[in-house]
Order: sequence, then structure tokens, then C-alpha cells
Amino acid sequence: MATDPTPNTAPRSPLTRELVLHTALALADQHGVAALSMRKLAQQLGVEAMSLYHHVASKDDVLDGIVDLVFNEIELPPTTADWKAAMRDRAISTRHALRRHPWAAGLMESRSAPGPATLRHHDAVLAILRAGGFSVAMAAHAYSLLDSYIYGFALQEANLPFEASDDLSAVAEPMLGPTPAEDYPHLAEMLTEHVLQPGYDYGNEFLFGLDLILDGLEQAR
Amino acid sequence: MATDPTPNTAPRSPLTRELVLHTALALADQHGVAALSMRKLAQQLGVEAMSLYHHVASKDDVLDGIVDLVFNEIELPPTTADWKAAMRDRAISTRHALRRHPWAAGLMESRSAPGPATLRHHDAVLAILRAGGFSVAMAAHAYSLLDSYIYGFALQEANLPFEASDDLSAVAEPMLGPTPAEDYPHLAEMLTEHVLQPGYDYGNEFLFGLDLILDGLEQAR
DNA sequence: AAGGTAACCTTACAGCATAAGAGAATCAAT
DNA sequence: ATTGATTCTCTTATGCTGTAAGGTTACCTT
Repeated sequence: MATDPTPNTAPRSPLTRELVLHTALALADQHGVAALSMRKLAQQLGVEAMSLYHHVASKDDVLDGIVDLVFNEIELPPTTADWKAAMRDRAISTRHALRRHPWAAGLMESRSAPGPATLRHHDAVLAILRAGGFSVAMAAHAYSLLDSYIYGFALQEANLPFEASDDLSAVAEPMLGPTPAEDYPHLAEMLTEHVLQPGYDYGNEFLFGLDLILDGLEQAR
Repeated sequence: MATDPTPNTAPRSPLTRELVLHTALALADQHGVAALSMRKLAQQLGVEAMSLYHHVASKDDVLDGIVDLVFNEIELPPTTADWKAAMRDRAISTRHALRRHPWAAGLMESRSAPGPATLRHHDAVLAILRAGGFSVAMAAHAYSLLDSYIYGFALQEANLPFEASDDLSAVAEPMLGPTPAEDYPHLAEMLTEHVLQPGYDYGNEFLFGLDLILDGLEQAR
């Protein structure tokens, strides 16, 4: 007791909103966002669950916060660059972020309050489009089209019941049930002749659609 | 007692898997999928929660089931039709189903076992593409691109913090915070000059992207 | 040294999915 | 008609969940 001379040097509180959110992000990546609970989050931080509520308002606040952290990971090209290359880079960076955090796309549906990183992101994208000669209405079209594609692709990719490295044939059979070739001939054709071929990676489909959309936007602009 | 002469005419069990799933679908539409619990589902059916487990394996089974019900609502054009018109109709029908059930797109992420209606849907879409002259690889590209766009658009639409009929300006301010025009000038421009104009409906953006994609696919085919 | 304040913990509650088993009702076969 | 088996439903219980309410501790300011 008398041997402890640290009255106000060591900060008592290692807990901050940032630390809480970064820990939540790591837990969501490890075990999925469904397994993220306030108790487990607190346990990871060596603290009781209720202590978290001094730094975040609610669990929804935590979810809003980690979604904004994901947006913060997306690289934003400078507005001066050629719009097509800039939008291509932005799309690829977004897709990489959503692959690192597969739960993020599905979480969007229930979020309501966009964080500062989210707003900054949207504003930067619109800046690129406007500087590239898009009218306001045309920028809205392009913005909606590109983001729908990017999020939808991430959603599909997260929904795949296998990883690119898995043995795909071992996965296809239970998915299709006992009589795939008879009941679903075209699905069977797609699987056996394309998806189950060695080296196939669904992720490679992304650039095909992205470049098709960008070319279409260039014509429509 | 003696006045009741119905020994085996009236079926004792009004509970079936179909009835359980249709009730779950209705509850999800009314209160959102997050508010759907086995207890409330049972209560709606006038039964205790555990009785449901004789007709469905788990809550996940219920969620898989109602997603398949949504797929069942999508109209599938006949294979004989022109592929472009058929895919356009299919996309619009899918989008309508996802607007009737806004939780469905976000739910995909966590589902694993596709139901029979889902498989039938995928097979029919592939049939249209193959009959339209798409190679297997090209059909995979088109399939991925179109569905990514459709689901992504549904996800964005479900995420909008307002309905088309709402007073949009009342909603924009709390979303952007106190200083929108200064911090996010392009976002502010988009809102004031386009989104907040009377008559704007985000749903109208859907056809622009869809037709752009279909035209691009026609060229790429 | 005293008071104020912010961070933390304890306790508690209502709701969640579902495992285990008991009770009742129906059907099949004698 | 009676029995036995099967199927459905309910009761009870366990260990989760988010978070409201209030008590305790440690620090900072004066």
C-alpha cells in the first residue's frame, strides 16, 4: 500500500470510443457480426459490459461505428484524376474493404445514421463525377449504379458457401441436393463446365461487370 | 361430449411447415426480420414456441424458408422469349419482390442452403441466357453482373432513411448534421438540386442502370 | 483536504433460441 | 373395441442477449 507511489501518473482509463470500436471491428471480422455481443466485446477489453455504455450509446451505435470504420479504409483518389480511372480505383478499393469485412454489406440494410467517413466518401465520389463532366442527374445515375453493383457483388461474394481455395465439388453436391442434373440442367452445366473448373475464382467476375458499367457510363455521359 | 360426432373428420393439426413459413413471411414484412422471433411466430399461430420445432428445424430453417418464398414470387419469363426482354422482365420482377420484402436482400449474406424455388429461379435464368446465345462463361458474367446490381439496388433502396412520399428536406438535415454545405459541398448539391426536388423517386434510378447493363451485355455477347 | 465528476461495477429484468421430457391426441392393427 | 405406437403440443429449464438503475471507486479541481 505504502509502496505504491503512483497517484496520478498512470491513466486509469484505457477505454475510449475508438478502442471499443476497433475491438468490435476485430471481433466482427473473427467471428462474424452476429456473434458480436456487448458482453463479449467487454470481455475482450477486460471490462464489464455496462462500462462500454460510457463510451458508446448502444449496440446500434457500435454497429454504426464499425461500418464507418470500414468506409474509412476505402482509398479515395484525388478529384483531379481522370474520372474513369478514379472511379475504377475507388470501386476496387471498396470491394477489397468489403471482402476484408464481409459482414459490412449485409449490415447496411439496418443502419440509419451514416458516420463522418461515410459522408466524406460519398462527397468525394460525387466530386470526381462532377469534375468529370457529369451533370447532377447523371452523377446520381452513375452513383446509384456503381454502388449498387459494388455492394451487390460483395453481398453475393459473402454469400458463397465456399472459399476460392476449397474443393468446390465437395461443396456443390449438398447444395444442389440429390438430383441436380435432372432438375436443374443449366445450373449443373454452369457448375461442371465453369465454376468447378480448377482455377475458377468468383472474385474475377468483378472487373468484367465494373468495366462494362464504366464503359456504359462513358457513353451515357 | 356425445353431441360431438367428429372423430377423424376435422384435422387436429392446423400447423404445417407452409403455414408456419407464410406466417413468418407476413410477420417479417410487418415488423422487420429483426423483430421476428420463434415466440412471436408461435403466438401469431396460437401455439407455444416449441411446437414450431416439429415443422421447422430451427430459426435458421425459417429464415431459409421465407427467403425461398420470396424467390417463389418472382415471375420467370419463358425461355423462348428474346433474352434481353426476358432478363429485363425478370430483373424488374425481382426488384418488385425485394421491395415488397425489403429485409430479403440483407438476409442473403447469412443464408447458406438455397431452397427449391431459388434453385429453379437460377436455372431458369441460365436457360434464358444460354438460349440467347451466351456462352457458359459469358452467361456466368452476365448472371453475376445482373444479380449483383439487382440485389445491391434493393439493399440501397431498403437502406434509404425515407420513403418516396416523405418530406425529404425534413429528413436530410439530421442525416447530414449541422454543417452539410460546408463539409460536404457535392453531397449538398446533389441533395438540394436533385434528390430534394419534388417528384424525385430513387426507385426510378433502377431502370437507367438496368438498361445500361443490358445494352453492355448485348455488345459483349 | 473537500467536493465534483467521470469511469466502472453489480444487480436485475425481460426477451431470445432451444434442449429435455411429460402429456394428450390420433392412427394402425389386432 | 382395445391396445400400442406415433405424432403433436406444452411445460420446464438453461444459458444467452441488450440495457435500465443505482452504488462504488478513483481521479481532478479547488
